[in-house]
Amino acid sequence: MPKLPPLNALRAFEAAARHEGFIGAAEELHVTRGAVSRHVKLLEHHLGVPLFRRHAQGVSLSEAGRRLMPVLTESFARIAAEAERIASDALDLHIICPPATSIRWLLPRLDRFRARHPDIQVRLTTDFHCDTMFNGVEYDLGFSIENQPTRAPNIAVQGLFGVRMSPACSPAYRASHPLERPEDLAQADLLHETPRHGDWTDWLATFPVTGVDPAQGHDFANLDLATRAAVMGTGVVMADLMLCRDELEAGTLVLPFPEMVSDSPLGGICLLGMADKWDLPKVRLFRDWVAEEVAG
Amino acid sequence: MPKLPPLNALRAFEAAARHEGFIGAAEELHVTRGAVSRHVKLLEHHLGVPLFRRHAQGVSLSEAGRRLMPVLTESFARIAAEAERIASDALDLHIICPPATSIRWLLPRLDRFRARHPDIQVRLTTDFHCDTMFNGVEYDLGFSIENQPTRAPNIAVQGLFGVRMSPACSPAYRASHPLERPEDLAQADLLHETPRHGDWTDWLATFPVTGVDPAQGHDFANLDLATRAAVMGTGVVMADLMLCRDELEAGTLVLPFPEMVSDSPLGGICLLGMADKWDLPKVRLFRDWVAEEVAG
DNA sequence: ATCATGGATCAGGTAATCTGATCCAAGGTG
DNA sequence: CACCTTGGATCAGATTACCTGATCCATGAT
Repeated sequence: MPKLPPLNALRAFEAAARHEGFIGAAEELHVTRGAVSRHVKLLEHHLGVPLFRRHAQGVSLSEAGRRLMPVLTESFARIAAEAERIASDALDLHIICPPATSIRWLLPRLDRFRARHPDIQVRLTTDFHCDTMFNGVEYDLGFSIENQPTRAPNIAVQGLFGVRMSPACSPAYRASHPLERPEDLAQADLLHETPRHGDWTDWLATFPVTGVDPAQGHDFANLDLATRAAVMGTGVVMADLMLCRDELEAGTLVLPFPEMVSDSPLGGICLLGMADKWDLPKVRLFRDWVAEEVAG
Repeated sequence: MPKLPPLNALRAFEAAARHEGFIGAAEELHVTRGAVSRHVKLLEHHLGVPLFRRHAQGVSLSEAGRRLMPVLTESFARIAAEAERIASDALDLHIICPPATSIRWLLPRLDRFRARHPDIQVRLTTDFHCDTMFNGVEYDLGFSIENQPTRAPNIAVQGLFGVRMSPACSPAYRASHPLERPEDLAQADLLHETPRHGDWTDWLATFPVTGVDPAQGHDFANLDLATRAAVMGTGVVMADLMLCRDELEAGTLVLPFPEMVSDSPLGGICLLGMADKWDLPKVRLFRDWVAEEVAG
């Protein structure tokens, strides 16, 4: 097995060869010329050959130096490039988040994370992934719901907050439609976050109301659109109280039956991530930050 | 310009990755496991990613480690191989030497050099090169004669000993042939080191002897063969006193005219070498040794 | 339950490395 | 031709990085 010469001496020599002088190398390495001179001499002594011809002004590569330099330059460049890529990947945080959670919770807060960790590049993909399996290769972290049946092995989970649902509509809609009693929902326009109508079905399972057909009403592509339709007075949405906090505080959405709040049977919002990425610095920083945002 | 991570840490990581454990790496690098552990951690901190997954027993490469390792292994191997080649070339001493000087002077002494510098591999080529130009690329040093007209630029010269010539023959030849006076050489069988007959011509220029034809006699390929023919009683050789010292001391060769010794007009034996190899350690060691042998 | 394995960690000592001043040789300049 | 500039060599002393060796800890095997 061939023995490797002193690596720091090799680096000093490579820099000196590239700069065609010790002073340039010294500047690049942030050391004095004496240090470079010493490194080069050490390497020459190790190899038993002069690597430079010394002139009055500067140096020039010897035969041996001319053979050694390109190997070093290329090798160091490859190592540096790969290290660079790994290090930058370490600061590239890919997150996937469902639309409503993304628009209504994550995006308004994300600037605070970016301000705290300006070196971490957050790449947010706003899309569903709950019904499909979480792609732990492509994404470092994913927002999801806890009781997801299909879940790959080696997935770590961090719970964030529960999902509490209750019907909500605009004040104008309540004024123009009878919503005194839950049974009045039978005549209301139900707004669905998906064509599955699971939101209303689940809520009606907790609060059985006779005469209400969970299949009735309008379908939207996601909860955010359904909620915005509700704000516009289109009907009654099964609102996520956490995600609609702004509208509820501003009064653009109201709860006709504020006591009838159900916990989603799918469980709360959580973070998913592959186990072997779970403790990467960038992942841990994001998880800690999210936990802080949830708590604060 | 990408910055290079700490090189010693890279080496420690590479060894640990190859051995799939810190203990093996520690043995290879002749350090303790703590040192390896420290290096790996330093590198992980530098890159911002774990390179190993730590288990109860041993470690395994993480995604980032799996990407980094092959680059390092390959680069280090290439560097080590090139360094190895350069270092071994530094101990590979190619010498060319004319036959007589080789057989009669250098070879009997060369073992002393090899004993003193057992790491230096001496590659001796015994062949003429005086009439052609000395090949300073192929050979680190060449034995030659000083007054060589064709000589490449940047060739350094180190004089060794003068060449002193006088006719010599075996005692039997002298007993059976009249060699009382120089003029008796006209009837003797002259032995020539080359078909050029320069040896006898030069000597006759110093000591003009009437009646002697320098073209007469037998030709040999080199001075050694001509000398050995003289020992066998074939005739009279123009002997190099330094190269025939053994025969003269043993009495197998005698000088009929011991006062008639000429200095060769071609000058003495010398060492040639390209100027930029002249001070290579292996070259300097050989030159110093030769000078010592000449003096001692 | 106990031991063996393999890594993490820490304080302390040592050796490698760097600094900064000085010296030197050669080429450029007026 | 004296002078200055450039670029490397060298040295003593300071500093830093590195290694050691002991201890600790988690886990899997006996």
